[in-house]
Amino acid sequence: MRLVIARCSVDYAGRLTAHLPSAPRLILVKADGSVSVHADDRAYKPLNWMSPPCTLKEGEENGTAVWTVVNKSGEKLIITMEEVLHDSSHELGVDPGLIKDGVEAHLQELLADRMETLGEGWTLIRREYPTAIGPVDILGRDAEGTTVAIEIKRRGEIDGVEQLTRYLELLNRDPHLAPVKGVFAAQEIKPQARVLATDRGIDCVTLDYDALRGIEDDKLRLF
Amino acid sequence: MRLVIARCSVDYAGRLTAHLPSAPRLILVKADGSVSVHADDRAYKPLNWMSPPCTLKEGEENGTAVWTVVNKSGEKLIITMEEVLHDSSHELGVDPGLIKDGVEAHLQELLADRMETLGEGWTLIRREYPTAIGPVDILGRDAEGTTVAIEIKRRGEIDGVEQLTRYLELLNRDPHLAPVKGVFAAQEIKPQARVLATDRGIDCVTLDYDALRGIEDDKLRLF
DNA sequence: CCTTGTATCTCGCCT
DNA sequence: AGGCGAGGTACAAGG
Repeated sequence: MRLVIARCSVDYAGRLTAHLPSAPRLILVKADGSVSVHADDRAYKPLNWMSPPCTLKEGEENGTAVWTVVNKSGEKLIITMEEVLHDSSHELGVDPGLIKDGVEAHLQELLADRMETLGEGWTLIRREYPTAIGPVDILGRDAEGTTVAIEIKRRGEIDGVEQLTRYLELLNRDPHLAPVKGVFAAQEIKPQARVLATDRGIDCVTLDYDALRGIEDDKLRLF
Repeated sequence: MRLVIARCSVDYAGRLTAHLPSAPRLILVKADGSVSVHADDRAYKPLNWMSPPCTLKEGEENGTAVWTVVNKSGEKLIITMEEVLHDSSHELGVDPGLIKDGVEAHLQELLADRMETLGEGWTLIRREYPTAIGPVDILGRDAEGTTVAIEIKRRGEIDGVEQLTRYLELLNRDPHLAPVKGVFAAQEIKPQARVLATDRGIDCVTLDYDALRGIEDDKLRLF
């Protein structure tokens, strides 16, 4: 990783056109060849950047360093450095990576494994059931054998209800599946989402992540 | 801006729980108090971060530095530094900021100015036409005098079609406007969005930004 | 202070 | 490679 602090101006031409007037900034060159330009605020977002794969060419024009970063699709980032205030390189190696817990994918796994938390006798047909407009999180059956489409969110908002509604409309056109009822499952469901879901005959279920995981742990302990 | 290269492990507890095993990384502390942790790849996204406003407390435990970053809502980022390899600070000042070109707002201006690109005899009623559920990008009339609601996106996806559908439903309740037809205009329209729009009787138009801008330039040249 | 909508969104997964 | 959904989305603008 190379850290450069320099007074620079930056031009980007690619998905849009953007320009940064001259000012002191941090320029970050990473081992994968990516380049980003940071101001002294905002933790997350660089002012400008080029994602890998891309190539960096360090040139010079009238005594000022000019870096040109180009990627596959022809996007271009040009950094003109009027004054370099710091320049250091550091060997970091490959990062072991982030371990996450509590995201939607995990909720889906847990719930698919414990369909009975939704109701006695409920069973799984499959996760990520494919449709023309995208995969349904979980397709299952209730105790009476009625098909159920389940949409899972960490936070249940109106968009999620709209999404499930579209799936239900489509699934109910399939005579092999119809009638299909809907369940909107989330760790937290916003009141507006609950109202809309209820209005459309969709059941709302609040998921207890810790409880689901606890059940899972209990299961593992049996083996 | 403070740059620290250190072998560290990181724990985040907030909207989710995440852990980073010990490895050498860049820790960036910015003037606004924000903190981010970067690995030696990916230009854009830090491995972990805390957005401002937040407070950094530099502590120590058994001779190793432990930084605790907390924000308003109680989210916590804990950085344990086993070995500090570099530590430098730099005064950057306030950044003049990025100047952009070619985003949705610009497309809207251009299209409003050149309604005839949608069809001969099409005219503008107004941009950002206000409704109870938000402003319609462009309200206009076609050659027959039929009211048209136009939703503009840079990239046209399903959400945009849903949005336009809601507007159309509302606008069609107004007897002064009804019937109102819909046009979904974007530089690029995703197939699924196109299918949904077509199914709902909404026309899709692909916008050529450069052509629109070119026309605009031609217009300017006339004055 | 909230909500709403955009983003060079990034990222991962799956077709 | 392209499409699609999720994200600790982040972030700015507007009510």
